[in-house]
Amino acid sequence: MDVRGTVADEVEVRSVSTSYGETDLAEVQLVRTETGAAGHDERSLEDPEPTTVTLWNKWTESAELLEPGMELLVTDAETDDYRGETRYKTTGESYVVVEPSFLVNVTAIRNWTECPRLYYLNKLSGVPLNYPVVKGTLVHEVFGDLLRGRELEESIDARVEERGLQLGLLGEDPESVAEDVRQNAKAIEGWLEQGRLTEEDRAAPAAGNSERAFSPAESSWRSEQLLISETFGIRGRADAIRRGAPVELKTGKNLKKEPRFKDKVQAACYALLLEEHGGSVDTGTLLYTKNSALDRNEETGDLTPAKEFSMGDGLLKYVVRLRNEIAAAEVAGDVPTGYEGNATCEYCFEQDTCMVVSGRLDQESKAGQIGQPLPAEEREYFERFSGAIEAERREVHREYAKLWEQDAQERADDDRALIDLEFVERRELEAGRWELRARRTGGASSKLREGDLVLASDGHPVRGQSELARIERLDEDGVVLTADEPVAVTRLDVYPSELTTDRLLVALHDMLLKGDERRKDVLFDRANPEFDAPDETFVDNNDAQDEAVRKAVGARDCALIHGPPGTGKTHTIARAVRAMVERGERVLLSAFTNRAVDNALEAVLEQLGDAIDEHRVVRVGSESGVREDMEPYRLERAGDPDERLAELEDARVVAATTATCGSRVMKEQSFDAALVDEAAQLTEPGTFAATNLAERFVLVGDHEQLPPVVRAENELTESLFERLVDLHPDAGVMLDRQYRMNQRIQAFPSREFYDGTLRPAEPEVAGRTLDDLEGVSREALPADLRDPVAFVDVEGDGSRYTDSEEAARVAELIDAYEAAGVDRADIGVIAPFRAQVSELSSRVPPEVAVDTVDRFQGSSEEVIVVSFTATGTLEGPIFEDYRRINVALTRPKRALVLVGDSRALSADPVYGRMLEWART
DNA sequence: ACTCTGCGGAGAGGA
Repeated sequence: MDVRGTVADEVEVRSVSTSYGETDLAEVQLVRTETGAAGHDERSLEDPEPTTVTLWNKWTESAELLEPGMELLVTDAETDDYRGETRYKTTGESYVVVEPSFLVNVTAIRNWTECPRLYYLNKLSGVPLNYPVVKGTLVHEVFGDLLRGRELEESIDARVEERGLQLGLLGEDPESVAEDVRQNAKAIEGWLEQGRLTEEDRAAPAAGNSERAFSPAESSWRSEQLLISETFGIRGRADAIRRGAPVELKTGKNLKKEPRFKDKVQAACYALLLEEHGGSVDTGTLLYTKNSALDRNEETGDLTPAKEFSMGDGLLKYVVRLRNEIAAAEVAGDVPTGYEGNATCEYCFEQDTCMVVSGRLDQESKAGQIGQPLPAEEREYFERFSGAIEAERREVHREYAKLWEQDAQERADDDRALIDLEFVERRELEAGRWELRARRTGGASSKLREGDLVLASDGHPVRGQSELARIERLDEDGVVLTADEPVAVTRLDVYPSELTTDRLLVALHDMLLKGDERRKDVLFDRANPEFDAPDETFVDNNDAQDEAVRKAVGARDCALIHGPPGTGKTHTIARAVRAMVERGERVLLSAFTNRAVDNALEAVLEQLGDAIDEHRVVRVGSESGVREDMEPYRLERAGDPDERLAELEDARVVAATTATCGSRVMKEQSFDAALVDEAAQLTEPGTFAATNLAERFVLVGDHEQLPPVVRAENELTESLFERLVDLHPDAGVMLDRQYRMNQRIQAFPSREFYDGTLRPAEPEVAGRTLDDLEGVSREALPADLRDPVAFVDVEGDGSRYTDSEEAARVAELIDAYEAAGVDRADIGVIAPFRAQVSELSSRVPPEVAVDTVDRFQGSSEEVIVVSFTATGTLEGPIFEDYRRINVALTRPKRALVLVGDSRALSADPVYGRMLEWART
C-alpha cells in the first residue's frame, strides 16, 4: 500500500544491528493524507495523530532531507505492528518520494547528477545562444521527423529554415549547418535501418505483409511524448520510445563502451515515467550520433552509435533519491554548494563561472570562490529577490500539482480546463504533426486562449493519453489544435510554465553580475542619476511632456515619467523615441503586456511617419501575441539567416514584451536606450529584463494604478518604477495635464491619488459633456444622470461575486443612455469580479464593452458604468487596493455612473469620500 | 476571499 502524509517532527537516522548486519533506518512521524483517488479533499481525511513510517537502508538518505511540514510518499509500504501500534515500513519494492507534488524536470535531474551546483548555475544564468546547442536541437528535431515518417532531406531543409534567425545571430551558413546535421542524421538513419529489420521480423508473422516498407509511424515507436509522473514527481519528454523503452539521442561523441552516467540517469527518469504509465522497463538505449557510421563498427566493435544498457532497480531508486534532493532543496529554498555530489571541479566546463558566482555572491562552493564579493546591499538584494522569485516558482509548481489534485469539474470551475469536449476529427499535417478538432458542449469560460500551449488529453491530463498541443483556434463552438500525436481530445488543461520565473532569475543575475557599475550605483542609491540638457523643445503646448522628453533624451542613467490617466504618456514615449532615433540611437521599446507594447509601437509609428523606412522598426514576439495590425513589423524566426539577422540588427526601434527581452535572441541585442511603458505593472527583475539590454533607460508608468500581478505575496509586488520615483524624485517628471476626463470626473481621483495636481489640459477637456457628442442630449436623460458623475444606490442581492440586481440596474442605465442618443460602442461597464462581468455581459448589448477593472486599465470610453458588486460590506482583497478604484474611476471621458450599495461603500473611508463626491 | 499576462513545451552540448 501507499502511505502519504506530512512530516510531523524532526527526523533522525540511526543504525541498528539486524540479522543482515549493521543497517540504517529512519523513523518518520507522518500525519497521513489520503493517496490515490482524484477529487478527494485531502484535508478532510487527515488524521491528526502521526503514524510512524520506517525508512530502511538507502532511503535514509532521503530521510535526511526531511523537515517538518514536508510531504512524503512511500509506495508499497508494509504494515508493521509494534507493541500494539500500527506502523509502516518500506519494502524492497518501495519508493520514497519527498514532496511528490513538486514536479522535477528530467534535465534538472541530469544536471544535478553531474553537479548540483551546475543545476543551480543553469537556473541562475541561463544557457546562452550557442551553436552546439542549436545543432543538437536541430538533430533532435530531424530525429523526431524521421520517426514520424518524414523524408530526411526535406526534414533537414525545413528544420534549418525554421532556425534562420538563430543561425543568423550565430553567423552560421545554412548549407554547412545542413551538412553538419546530415552527418549526425546518417548515424540515426543507419540505426533505424537496423531497427527496421527487427521490426519487420516482429511484424511479419502477425501482419503477414512483410513486403510492406517500414514506417516508424506505424510501428511500436513513439516520439517526443511529454510524460508526467504524479507518484515520482518527475516530468520530461523522452526523445523516443521504442517498444515501451526509452531511446535518448545524443549529438556528441562517446567512444567508451558504456553510456555516460548522466545519460543513463536521464534514460532512467524516462523509465520511471513510463512505469507510471503502465510500462515495465528494463533497458534503455542511448544513441551517440557523432560516433562513426555503422560500417566502421565491424572492426572496432564498440563504435556503434547505439548503446543499450539494462536498468536495474538500484538505478531507478538512485534516480528517485536524486530527484528527492532537488525537490527538498527547491522547497526549502537552499542554494546547492556542490558538496552534495561527487563531481570533480577541475574537469568542469563551468568551473570559472561557478567560482565567479560563488565569489561575487559569497556563496559556499566546492569549486571555491574568486573575486571580491558584491557590496552587502547588493547581496542582500539578491537574497531577497531570488527568494521571491523562487516563491513564485513554487506557486507555478502548485499549479502543476493541481493537474492531478483537482478533478475535472473543479478545474473547469477554476477556469483551468475545458472539459466535456466532443472529439471531431484528426488530420495529418506535414512533418507528421496532427491537427485535432473538438466541439465544445458547454459555454464554460476558461483562461485558455489562442496560441496557448495546453495539455490535450482523452480524459485526464496526467493519467490518460495526453500530449502537449497548441491552440490554433478557439471559439464558442469548438477548438482546433496542433500536436505531435493524434490524441482523441476531450479535455484541455492549462499547462503551467516556469519560463517567466526562469527569465526573472536570469534578469536579476545579469543586472547584478553582468550589469554596469554606474547603473548599480544609481539603483542602490550610491549615486544620483545625471542628465544632459538637450537644447531643444520637443513638445510645444505641454511643459511637463516637453520636460519628460528632454529628461528621456538627456538621461545618462535613467529617467522616470509618471503619467496619470489620460496625460498622454504614450504620446510622450513616442516623441522621445523619435528624438532618440533622429540622434542616431537604437531604441528598445518594451512593456509587460503585448497590448501595451503594440499601443506604444503604434504611437511610435505615427511619430516616425514617413521616416519609418529609414529608421527600421521591428516587433519581436509570437504570432498570437502581436496585434494583427502590427504583424507587418513582426520579425519572423524562420528564413534565410542573413536576411533575418539584417532585419533585426538594422532595426533602429525594436519592440518586445519584457518576457521576450529575456529570450536568447533578444539577449544578443544591445541598445542605447530602453523605454519601458506601463512600468508600474512590472516587478523589479521583470524591468531588468529590458533595461539590461540598454545603456540607459526610461520608465513610464503610474504607481497609483494597478501593481504587478504576482502569485506569491512578496517584494515582487512593488515595481522598480515606484521604488525609483521615491529614491530619485529628481529623475522623474509627472505629466500633470490630462486630456481625457471632464473636470467633475477628474476631481476626486486628482485629490485622492495625485494630491490635487492632476488637472485638465484644456478648457475643452474640463467642460466636455455628452452634449458634445453627435445626436446626444443630456436633457433626454433621467435627471439623476445628467451630471457627469452620478451614483445609483442598489441594495444588492447579497451574493458574493455577482449581483443580479446591480446587473439589471446597469442594463436599464445603458438603455437610458442609448435613448439619449449615446452609441452603444461608446459605453463601458466595469466590475471587480469576473463572475459579475459575465453576469453583466449576458444582460447588456454586445457592443458595450464589459470587463474587469484590471483589464480596463489602459483604455477609456465616453461613458463608464461601474458595478461595485458589494452588498453590506466591502470585505475582500479586491476592494482593499485603492489603486483599483483609481483605475475604474478614470476610464470615462464624459460620464461616470457608480452603481452599488451605499451602506457598504460608506463603511470605508476612501469609498466613503468617493460616495460623497459622486452625490454632490 | 480576488484580480491575471507572459512564455518555443523541454532539452539541446561542450571534456
